[in-house]
Amino acid sequence: MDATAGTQLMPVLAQLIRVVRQTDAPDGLSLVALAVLRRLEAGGSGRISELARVERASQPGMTQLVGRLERADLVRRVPDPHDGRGVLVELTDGGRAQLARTQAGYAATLDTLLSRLDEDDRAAIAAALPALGRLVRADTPVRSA
Amino acid sequence: MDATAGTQLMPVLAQLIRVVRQTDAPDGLSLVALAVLRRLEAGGSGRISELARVERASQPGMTQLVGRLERADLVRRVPDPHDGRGVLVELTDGGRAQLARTQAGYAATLDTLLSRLDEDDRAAIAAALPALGRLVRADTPVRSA
DNA sequence: TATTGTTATACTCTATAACTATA
DNA sequence: TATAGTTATAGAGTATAACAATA
Repeated sequence: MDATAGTQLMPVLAQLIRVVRQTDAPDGLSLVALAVLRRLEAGGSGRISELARVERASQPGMTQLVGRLERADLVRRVPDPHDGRGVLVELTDGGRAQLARTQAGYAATLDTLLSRLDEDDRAAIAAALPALGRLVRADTPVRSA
Repeated sequence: MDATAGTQLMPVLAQLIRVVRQTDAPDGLSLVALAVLRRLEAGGSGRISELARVERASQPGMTQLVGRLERADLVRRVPDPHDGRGVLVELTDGGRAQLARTQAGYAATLDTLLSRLDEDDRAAIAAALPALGRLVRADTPVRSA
């Protein structure tokens, strides 16, 4: 029955993501960009290589993403005091504000969708949220199949 | 408390999508491509303009996507017998097979993640699946905020 | 004249390969 | 020699604008 759960879950996830992203603010933040900003907000700062690894992006890809975010004044680069090769990426105030706006927009869309469900459905989803959070965090490298 | 639900849900969705997509088969199907194939499997065939509307893509974008899928022998174009301007897009056998493979891969990844949760969490997610399905289908144009 | 679809073009995002600088 | 990051380059994906064909 677990196979059924995974099979059912994927299309729902994909559809929800597309609905939310295309419905709401065209603020130009990709999912990865959003994740990086969220991680910087939670963790204070991060190395390029660490961000690349955690977000499953290539190192050049992360360099480029950080470059775009920096050009938009959402993050800044500071030299790593402990390693002359390294760079620490920090959230700017503008980045923090943008992150809040974007998350609020997405949340509003989801809440609109949720408001169209009946009380039982909303309760079921609310009850599953902690488990879904843990599902995401159960994210050590998956090599299925 | 609904605001909290939406706020909690979005990061989970984004992270899950990225984990699943980057963990598994690099088969080159975008989320939209996957959704189109799934829709064609369910619905038999579809017009370009209809697919574009339903998947919230531009019409040229859908033309291009169908072009890529056609080049990969996953779909074929046939003239609409009732409208000389129209094109019907149909799934090929190869497309059906590819869709099955891709969905199985995603499902396997999700099932691997699910298997790491305890029984209560799995039950909570399973219980929320029907509601999540309806959440997606509650997808008439959302203009939140 | 409106609708369906395509072509032309441009931009974002991300990857691999090659390179520089520091450890 | 290995690691951190960047630059160069290429390809996928998608958008808007302009166009062709049919209704």
